[in-house]
Amino acid sequence: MRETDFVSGFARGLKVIEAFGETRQRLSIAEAAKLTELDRATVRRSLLTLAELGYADYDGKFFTLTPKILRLGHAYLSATPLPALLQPHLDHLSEKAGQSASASVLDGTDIVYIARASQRRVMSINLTPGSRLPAYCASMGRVLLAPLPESEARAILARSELKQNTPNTKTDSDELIAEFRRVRAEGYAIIDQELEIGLCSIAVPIDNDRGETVAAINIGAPAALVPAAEMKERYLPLLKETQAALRPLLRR
Amino acid sequence: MRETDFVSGFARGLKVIEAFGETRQRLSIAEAAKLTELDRATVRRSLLTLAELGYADYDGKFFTLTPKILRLGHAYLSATPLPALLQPHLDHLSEKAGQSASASVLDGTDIVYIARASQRRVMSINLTPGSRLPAYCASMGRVLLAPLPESEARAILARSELKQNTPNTKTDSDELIAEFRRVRAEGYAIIDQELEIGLCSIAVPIDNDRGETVAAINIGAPAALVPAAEMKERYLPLLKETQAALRPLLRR
DNA sequence: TTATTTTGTGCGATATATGAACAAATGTCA
DNA sequence: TGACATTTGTTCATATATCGCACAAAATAA
Repeated sequence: MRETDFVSGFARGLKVIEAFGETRQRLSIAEAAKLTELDRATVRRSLLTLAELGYADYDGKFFTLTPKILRLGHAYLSATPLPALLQPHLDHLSEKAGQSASASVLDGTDIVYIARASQRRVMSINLTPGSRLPAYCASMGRVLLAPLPESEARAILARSELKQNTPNTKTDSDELIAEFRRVRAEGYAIIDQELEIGLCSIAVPIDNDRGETVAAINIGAPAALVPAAEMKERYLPLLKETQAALRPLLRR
Repeated sequence: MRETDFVSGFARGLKVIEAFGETRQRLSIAEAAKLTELDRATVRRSLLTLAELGYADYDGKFFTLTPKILRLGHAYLSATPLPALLQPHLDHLSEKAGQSASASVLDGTDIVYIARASQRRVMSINLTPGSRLPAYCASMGRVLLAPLPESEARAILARSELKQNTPNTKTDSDELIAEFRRVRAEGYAIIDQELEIGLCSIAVPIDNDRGETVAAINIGAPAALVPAAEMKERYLPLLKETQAALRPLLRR
């Protein structure tokens, strides 16, 4: 791609949108400039553009995103057949298991939820389509990283912030790579409170007919009710069933 | 705002993202140009920028959005306290009612789902945060339109495509305005299969402490199980309970 | 008050959009 | 099949718009 095939004003604007998040619902021009490391004048123009288009509100001091911004992500969710395809199967799975079921894909070092069927809340985190978790310590993340060539998996781990979320969290690259090998061989991943104390989950890959892993699905359960040791016998058959039901639908 | 406070390259890029959707997961440059009514050269630059940043894939012919695009909508969902605040209450509500419960806000002529707790699927449509429905024929839509000044409500209806989705759908502006008046007076809206045959729903507004309606919550149920006439006695008390529980939390 | 931070603006340097021209691919019809 | 017409993608020159700096004004803090 040539230099001039890149619209930097657009790229800068997207960076400004991403500056909003978590504890940053209201951003002043200066704050947004600091977060994005862009010039204040540039950030100001981007924010005013967002406001002019109705993607943001401006009270003269702070900018906040409006729900219109959801149109952008929704363009993906409705444009990609995967979420709509998975949803009914997740509903069914979730009901049979009596636990939350989710589907996600890989984006860099994170997994991104693309569909979810929740039974009551077990996690402290509020997960919705678009939510992100670090791949290295999530059951679906391990399933999505497992099929990658080792060099690529290592590169992703190297870019990941391998944080010790709980005493159980595996943070050693070699250990994780070995775990990926096991996941590849056995076809599932189990997480025992590595992300959050009290939460276990089990995931399997969803492959298309070429055998490429395109997504992962999982079931999460409170460790208090379902010890990690029981996750496999309780939920793996259900997950395999869903996996098998989805296979013929993924012709691509 | 001055002319030069507007970054048109950014605005054009956002328009290109929105061109993706529904049956448009794969767009060629020419298709995207037609949909956005922008110059082919301009669209090409925007799409290549998206690809360069990892928001889109390019196979040399077609562009498709990647899950990274969800970061943009997620910036809103995680930045705005409302979805996270509502979610546990929706879970509770959904469980008590044994039906799906949702929350939405208004964006132009549409309602946008910002949180949802689903029991088994009753609708043919797959609703997730970010999903949109026309406001005029949705229970939450009526609740969100009701508090607006009549002139504003009429303006929105005028911009809406008042489609006869089912034989029950109200499409007459005057009739809808009269219904808004009733909703304002009685504090709830009921939809009896106006969006889709077989689906009833009931909604109430969520106000902040200044009395401004900031969102709506609803319960949807299959008409076969719960006739519209029973929606009120069955679910209105539960909705009012949730509404009351939320009131002190919306200090803003 | 002064000091500090934040926001708004003018301007030259630089980057982008435009529309036409061309090349390549695709489709159409005899 | 081959010749022609269309559509699509790409490139280029130039008119135009944006960027980022420097400074001024305003707001905020000390």
